[in-house]
Amino acid sequence: MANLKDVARLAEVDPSTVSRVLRGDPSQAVRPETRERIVEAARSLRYRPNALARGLRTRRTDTIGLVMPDIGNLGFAEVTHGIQTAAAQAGRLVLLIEASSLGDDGDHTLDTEHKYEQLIGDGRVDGLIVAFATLDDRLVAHLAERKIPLVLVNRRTAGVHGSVVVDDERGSRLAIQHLFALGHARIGLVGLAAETDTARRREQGYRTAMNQAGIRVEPGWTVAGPASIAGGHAAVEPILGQPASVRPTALFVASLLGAVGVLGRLRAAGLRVPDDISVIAFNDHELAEHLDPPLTTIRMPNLRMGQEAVRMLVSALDGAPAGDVMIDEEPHIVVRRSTAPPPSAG
Amino acid sequence: MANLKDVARLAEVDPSTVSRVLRGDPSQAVRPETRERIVEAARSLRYRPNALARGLRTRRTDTIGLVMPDIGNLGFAEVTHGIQTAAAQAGRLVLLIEASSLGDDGDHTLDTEHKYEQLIGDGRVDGLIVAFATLDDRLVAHLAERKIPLVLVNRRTAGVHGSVVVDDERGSRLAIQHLFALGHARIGLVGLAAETDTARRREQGYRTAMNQAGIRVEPGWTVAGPASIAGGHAAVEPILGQPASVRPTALFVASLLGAVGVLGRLRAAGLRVPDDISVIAFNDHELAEHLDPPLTTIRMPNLRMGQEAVRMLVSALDGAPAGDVMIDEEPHIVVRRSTAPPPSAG
DNA sequence: ATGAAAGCGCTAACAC
DNA sequence: GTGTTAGCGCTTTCAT
Repeated sequence: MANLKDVARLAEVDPSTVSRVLRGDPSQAVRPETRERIVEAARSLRYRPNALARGLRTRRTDTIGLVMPDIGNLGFAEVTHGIQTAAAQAGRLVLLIEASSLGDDGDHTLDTEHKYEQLIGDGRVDGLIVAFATLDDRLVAHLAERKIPLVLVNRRTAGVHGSVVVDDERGSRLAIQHLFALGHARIGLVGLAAETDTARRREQGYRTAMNQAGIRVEPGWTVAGPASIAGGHAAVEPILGQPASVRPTALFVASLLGAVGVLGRLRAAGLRVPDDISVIAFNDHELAEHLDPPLTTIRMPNLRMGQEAVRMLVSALDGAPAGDVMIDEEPHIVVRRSTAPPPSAG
Repeated sequence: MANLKDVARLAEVDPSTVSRVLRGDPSQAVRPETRERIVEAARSLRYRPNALARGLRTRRTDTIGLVMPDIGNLGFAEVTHGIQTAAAQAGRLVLLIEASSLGDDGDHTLDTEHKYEQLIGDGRVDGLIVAFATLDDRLVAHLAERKIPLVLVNRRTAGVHGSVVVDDERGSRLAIQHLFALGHARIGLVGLAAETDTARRREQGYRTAMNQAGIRVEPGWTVAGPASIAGGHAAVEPILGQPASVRPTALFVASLLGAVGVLGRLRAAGLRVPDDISVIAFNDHELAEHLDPPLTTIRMPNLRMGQEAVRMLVSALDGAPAGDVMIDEEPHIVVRRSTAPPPSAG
């Protein structure tokens, strides 16, 4: 691999001149003829600046750390893709950090907080994008205190600035309003079990919509579980125990994967969706079309959320003050076949 | 951030001694007392070696580049997860390179091959794991020529050593044998459109099983399409045109996502699965359970494939000759509800 | 308009 | 058993 010195020798100039030319350094002018000789030499040697040496010198790696609980989770695909493309566009590379892999590396002398500090302390990344409710609030706060450039995606944490969320509350209201329009009044919520701001905002949207319609939310109507198939499966259980006359006629599930589990559990209980009970999910995916039955969903601007996270982190690295952004692109309902008028209305 | 010099000063020793102690350098013995002073100093300063400086010096980054067409694709989740966990265990970080992001970064002066060389030429990664049929064969061969440490996942390429695959042929045979056991004889194949070794091996398993059963594969029985919902949807089209008396009574789809598309298209055509036609897919996922109908699949050891890829790359970096491995863990059939005896047998 | 020189933080060969 | 030294490849003052 050719280095700067090789190029300089071939072009018969000083390495520093090569550096200036190749970086397009604006401060110093360079004779066109010299420039051309340098560019040609670099090309013929297939020269590529060594990222490590450059990073060591400039203290920038042009690399973003992406912390996620689980790549491969349906719900994250779109956001990840947005982050990836925006990072590429901004000339940044993405270092993948599956959060779970931090937990069990056998190094018990270091606590979890310390591990995240390592990531950035090693100097491999310029900043972190922390997606979804991976870290608990105290940990996030800790990172923020240490001035680690940080953008939270799909969540907020008290006292930490630099976050991107979608309008969860609005998305939830949209779901409930769809159910109202179909004639439902006893609407249940399968919420997110996590103690996060996002979980609260989705629940809040549900409660606001119900209140505005003058409907009192009965305690038995709301349950919660992890955003996974198994989570939805288990969470909906208490609702099945209730007599059909008081039990919700429709369920709003705060996660797509959770809704898949809910659908499965309802089917196992012999309930037909949507004839006996309607189901609508927060977040959309192409596969929702192919579930049994095809699932009505709320489509959120998740791609934009991912892109915006990168934009924010990059500008934070350039010294801009970190903001808290809500992507205000309108959520859309995708009506499929899991929602219908309540049985009593038939 | 404390550096080596800071630690040395505090421990009142030379930086090189600190380096030796902290790396656990076996060549040189160190007095226990000194060692303790150093370790204590490092701990109290929260010292972390700078990865860039170390990498510049040692010419190793302990980072693996993961090249994929599309994170977030269901079919890749398990493999990605295997790679991620194995990498973490081996003390390696993973740099994510979505293959598509290389295509459109506006830098048209460089051809695609050149871009991959850059990745490694920059010195950011020690080697590459290239997963799925992203790059065409010439490009892969080109990378291999340049001696870039490389492991191919889920594909092979003539002349390139260093690959991990599962036993696609065996998996395919298992699928066909399941259909035989149900009484099917006219079995169709919805293959992979890609010109890859993997596509051929899956088809080969199908043909071998058919031959062994003494069944001649009619030309109209085999179609192919991309491994996506839309791909499966479109690919199955020609089969729908055939009269029920000659058309396959069962379809083996060589990808999970493709099978979802096939299921959708069959339903749209008014065909009931499995009553009118059976469908079985290569590769499994939790969600297959929740499709309409629940999809019978062949479960391959994809997690192992991902882990093995890391193991191979790491040992290749240590100078071991690159091998071509087939994970020989037995594939399993997951019988759900998309397969049943053929209509004529009823 | 270009060159000289120092140094980012670390490791490794060698000296004592 | 520990210190000295050189240098990985680059950027960035400061000279000229």
